[in-house]
Amino acid sequence: MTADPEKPPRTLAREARRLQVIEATIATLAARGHARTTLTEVARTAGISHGLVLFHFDSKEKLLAETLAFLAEEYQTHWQAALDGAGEDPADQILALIAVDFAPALTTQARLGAWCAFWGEAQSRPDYQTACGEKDASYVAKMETICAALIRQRSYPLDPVIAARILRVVIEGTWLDLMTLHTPYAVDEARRTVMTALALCFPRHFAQDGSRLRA
Amino acid sequence: MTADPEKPPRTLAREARRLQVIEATIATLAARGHARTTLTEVARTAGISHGLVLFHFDSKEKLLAETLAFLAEEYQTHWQAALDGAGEDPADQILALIAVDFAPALTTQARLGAWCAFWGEAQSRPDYQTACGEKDASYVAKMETICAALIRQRSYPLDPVIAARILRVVIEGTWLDLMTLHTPYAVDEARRTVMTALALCFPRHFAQDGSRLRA
DNA sequence: AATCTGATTGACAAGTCAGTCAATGGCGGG
DNA sequence: CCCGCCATTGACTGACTTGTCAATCAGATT
Repeated sequence: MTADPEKPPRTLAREARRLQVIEATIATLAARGHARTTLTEVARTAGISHGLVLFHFDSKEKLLAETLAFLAEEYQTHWQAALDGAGEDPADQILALIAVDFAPALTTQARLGAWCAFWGEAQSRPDYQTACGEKDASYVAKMETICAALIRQRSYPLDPVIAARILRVVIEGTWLDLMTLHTPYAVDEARRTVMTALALCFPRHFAQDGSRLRA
Repeated sequence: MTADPEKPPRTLAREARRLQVIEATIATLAARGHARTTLTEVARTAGISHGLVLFHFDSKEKLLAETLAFLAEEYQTHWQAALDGAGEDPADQILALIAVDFAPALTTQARLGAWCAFWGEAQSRPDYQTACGEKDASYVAKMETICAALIRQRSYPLDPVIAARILRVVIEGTWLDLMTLHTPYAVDEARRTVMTALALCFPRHFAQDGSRLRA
């Protein structure tokens, strides 16, 4: 009789509590922005005292750093898993990557909001840049590899680095639109935008609706 | 003998001082991020007391709001001027718009950094969204009009709204890359990326290096 | 049951920051 | 030359925030 399904126990295992605080931090960042995120607010969201937050994370700095690392790792885990399930065909691989970017589980309002908050601060904080920079680099590298394979397959007159960059910024850009635009469009519009960009880059592989074309 | 070219007078005309404070705010936002921007820091950057900042702007909120409005208006003024000088040809017009986005005067490290800081907070602050949202809307509308004209000219199978969005997010995305990337690429790389996107959207108008193609 | 360990709380200290205000200073108009 | 007005300063306040710490509490072990 260890688990009580209704009420969580007052004391929680170390890792469980840390995870809960990180989730609360993500929610707070999204709701109030980086500038107005306070330990007290995070604690209130998690339903605990603010002393406990510091007990588990030592300082606000470290809490934010760990939250960013958590987000970066979560994202990397997901896209690598998607890639593993996509097989060898680069066309399948890139569709899998894009699918991850619009998977509702990862693309929550809260998670995108937290990303935004970190982005805004990253330019003035080298620690943030290095934190997510390394994981980001492997994503970019993979994207470039896939684009290079597609280009080789059907001889597009295109630089794989540039193509990969275009696709990435279109994905990121539509995310940002969804977060910051005065009157945002639907998620499906965002996906359609990315698919169109994909078709423009690789017209012999994809139609603008994202469907595959045979050789 | 009103103007002393060497030392600015201790007291400054209302508008001149306000402008100076706004510039200092932009610099501070870029250097320290939104979360760590304080009135004292802004005042120090401007070389005045922090009481004077509040004398001119009433509150920190208003200072930031006016700074954002200033940036939005400055940007709008520039792209509209560029458009006025570009003539009737939509191909010229879109090249002019892109040229503005990479004009060194506007695309300062400080200005991009300040934009970043505001972006990061915008998602959790409706006031920021409306502030730049309206000006942004006219930019988007103009972009869509131009894209529609290009599409009509040479019958591309493309949605003008989508095309305009792709071009905009590629521009914004390369900006963000320059600001936040761990190891950023050169501004020229950014321009090349945008030009490639342009050529992919309108291949009968533009080559990938940005040069014009004749009908 | 007694004890031990580690999670948890809440009161507190120290520092910071936005905003206030009375006093000062310089500039232009009379 | 004097006066009034507005810009300017810098000390001050009150609120808030981060971080500390001693006391408490729950659960596991013996």
